[in-house]
Amino acid sequence: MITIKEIAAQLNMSTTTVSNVIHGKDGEVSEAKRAIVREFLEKVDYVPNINARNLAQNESKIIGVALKARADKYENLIMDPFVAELIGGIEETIRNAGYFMMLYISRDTEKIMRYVSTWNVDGLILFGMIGDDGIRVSARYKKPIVCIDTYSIEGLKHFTNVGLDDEKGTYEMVKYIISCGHNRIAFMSDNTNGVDYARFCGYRKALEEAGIEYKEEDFLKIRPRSEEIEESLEEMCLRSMDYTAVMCVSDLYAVTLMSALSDRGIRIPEGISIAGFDDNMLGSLYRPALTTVHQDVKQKGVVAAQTLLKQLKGEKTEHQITLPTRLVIRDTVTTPRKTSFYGYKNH
Amino acid sequence: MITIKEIAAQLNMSTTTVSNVIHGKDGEVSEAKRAIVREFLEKVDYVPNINARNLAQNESKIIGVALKARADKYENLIMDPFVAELIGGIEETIRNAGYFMMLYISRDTEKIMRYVSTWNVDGLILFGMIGDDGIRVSARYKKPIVCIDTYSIEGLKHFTNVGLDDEKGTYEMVKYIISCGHNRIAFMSDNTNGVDYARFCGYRKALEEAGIEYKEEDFLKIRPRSEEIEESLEEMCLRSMDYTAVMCVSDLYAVTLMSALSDRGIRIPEGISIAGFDDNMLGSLYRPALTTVHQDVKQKGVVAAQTLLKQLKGEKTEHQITLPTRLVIRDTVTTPRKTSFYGYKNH
DNA sequence: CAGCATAACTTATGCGCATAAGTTGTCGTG
DNA sequence: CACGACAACTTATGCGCATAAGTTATGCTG
Repeated sequence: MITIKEIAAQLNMSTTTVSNVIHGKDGEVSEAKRAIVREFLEKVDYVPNINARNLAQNESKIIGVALKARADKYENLIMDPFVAELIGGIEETIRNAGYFMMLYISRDTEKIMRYVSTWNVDGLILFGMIGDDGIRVSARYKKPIVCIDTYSIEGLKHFTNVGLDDEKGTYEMVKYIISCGHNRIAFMSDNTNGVDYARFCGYRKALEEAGIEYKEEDFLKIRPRSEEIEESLEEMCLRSMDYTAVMCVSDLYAVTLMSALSDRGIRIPEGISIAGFDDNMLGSLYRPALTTVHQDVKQKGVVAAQTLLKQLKGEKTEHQITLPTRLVIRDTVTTPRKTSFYGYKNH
Repeated sequence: MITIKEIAAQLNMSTTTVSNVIHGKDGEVSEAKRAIVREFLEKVDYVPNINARNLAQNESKIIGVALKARADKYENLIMDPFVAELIGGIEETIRNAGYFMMLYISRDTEKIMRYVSTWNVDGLILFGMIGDDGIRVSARYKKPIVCIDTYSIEGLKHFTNVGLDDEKGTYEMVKYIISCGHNRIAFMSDNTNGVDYARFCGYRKALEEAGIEYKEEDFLKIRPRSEEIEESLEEMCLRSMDYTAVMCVSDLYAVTLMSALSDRGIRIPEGISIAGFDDNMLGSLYRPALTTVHQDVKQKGVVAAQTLLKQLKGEKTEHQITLPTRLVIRDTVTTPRKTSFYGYKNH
């Protein structure tokens, strides 16, 4: 790779002159020389060494994207399409702004921050990372951080967050389900934190508002680890028979449940109504097509990146950005079956 | 961020000594000093400045991952789960080896190579990038490159490729379909290049071997752009009625087709048999569960990264690594219906 | 025409690190 | 006990770049 020094030597001028041309400081260089240098740069296809440039300028043009792996899901159930879409949105935005994206996937916040310091990234986008440990991060790390889908109170004090009105999303969906005539509605998720909890709250709120009592057993907790998934699914199917509808925390779980129910001879929505959340292709391609709550994941990535970029320019940004949610009514929620429907195993 | 120089000053020793401790050159530093430095490093949480290190050593510890966006697909039909899984495998492997991953998604090979030169990455993993333009790349770029799923003859001369026996995959699947009693089998894809072409060849080969004539119209070419998709799908459904089975080039298309057929009242596999390729969750969660050709996408990423890592260590690697493929027989392929099945629109 | 601003350059310096090349002092050996 | 070997350091240099500070030559002002 040719260096400025080399170019300067060949052109018999100083490195500063070459550097000035590269940086478009036209006032500093005569028309004539500028043309010569430009042409030469073109000819040799000069590309700056970013390490040197960053070292000299103390910036990096890198935006770190750290994903605290939904690691368990990686390992078994699947690869979330969520991640691909999110990254796609972030990368595109970052790239168009002349930055680069360095991806780091881990469960260990410590490690992530170490990597961040090492690379001296200009800013950070975190997904799924801000628990209590994330706070320590902020103390050490002075540069802009934007979080995605964080509900940590502590974290929100320090960082910008791009999220969703998760609560409202399920609230509206469950309200819709109720309006269809259901009053025995379960909620299915694998945990009670962050996003899942917010969605759960929306579910609770809708029930309450309709005067439907919530009992603890109405929370269907799936265990997605591959060793247990079959057993867990069996239990989910069995327990969901006590309900006329299930509000699932994600499209993935909605479709997983539908598959399992279908395998046991339960028809949807005749046998039971199912609603999802996310609106990814899993639900849109399934038949019957999934009734779900839409969110624009790519947009989430884009907004997160844009927000960070603004902060890098020193602009003020809102502290919490909440993207809208929208009901997508398709075919998996209808009026409830008249009689309850035990004993599907004999089917 | 504290520097070596600063540490050396505070400890009243030379930077070389500190540097030696950092690099574990134990022979160069006395036991006593070593302990002092170690402790101090720990205390101040020293983290090296990678830009400086890279500049000094002329390496980067970065592996560039360039995806030539299946850009049109991004825009409409989907986000391929393929990408997420691939990246997951690559990132994990790279990270465990102490490297970092820089992601770059673009359609412009020129831009990608420019970025590569700029960052002076130690090696490159390319996905979907090696067309004719990719060759120019190799001329300029002297470091190891590993491609994924490349079929470019020119490209293969220069780079290692990690791929799949795509041809064998469809060959075996179509053979299986034929063994079920089908003899009117269509092939569905959106293009005739690379991977898709290889899969197509397998299909042709199986037909030929069974003495089934192939006509050009047996190639069902779907147009996945969002403006056309509905119209295209309508055509696909119509045309597929001339067949008793459709071999789809991917699970995505298989499931898309099944959805569309289902919407038109065609039952699967009773009305028509469908086979896919990839074995992702789209097909495994759909009901009826998709009969498909399995490939381990994450493993593909892992192997690509491992191969590159080996090359970085100077080890020789095979020039072409072909991962195995496996038939996954589920529920969408059975013996064909007895009569052909026109006029589904009246259904 | 002295004095000074300015255009158009060059030289010098430092970013943080790695490392080659020096400088001590100590010890063992013949 | 002289000398080389070696341990345990330090000093000096350079990676490629950006840039502050210096140097000319030229033109303009009063």
